[in-house]
Amino acid sequence: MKSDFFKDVYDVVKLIPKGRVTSYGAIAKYLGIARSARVVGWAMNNSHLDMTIPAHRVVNRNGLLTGKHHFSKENSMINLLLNEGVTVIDNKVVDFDEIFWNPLKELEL
DNA sequence: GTGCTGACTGCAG
DNA sequence: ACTGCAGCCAGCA
Repeated sequence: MKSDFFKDVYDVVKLIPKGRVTSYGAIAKYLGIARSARVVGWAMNNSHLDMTIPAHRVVNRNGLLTGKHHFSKENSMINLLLNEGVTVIDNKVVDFDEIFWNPLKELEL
């Protein structure tokens, strides 16, 4: 039995529009655990239980694909992002600020 | 039950 | 500007 908080993370991540990316901190803050962004990443680690979760759209606040290493292939995360129109160079999201999807702003608005 | 680690972030030096 | 430390929550040894 997973914590409800995990489900919330999955739900928010699933709501991330195609071609957009968000950060762990943004999700954490949206859930009310801004200081616990690591837990969000932990939830993503368990996201493999739910293939519907686009974890590749979740990056750190620098736009760096820190979690790419946890994917089957390190190129998978990048490939998925590139497939969605997200330019990724050197494991980093280009124009991260422009394609950044803020749940606090999008969902709360 | 206690302790460490982890896909992070923010503040301090 | 870059590096280092502390904090938060959950899972595993």
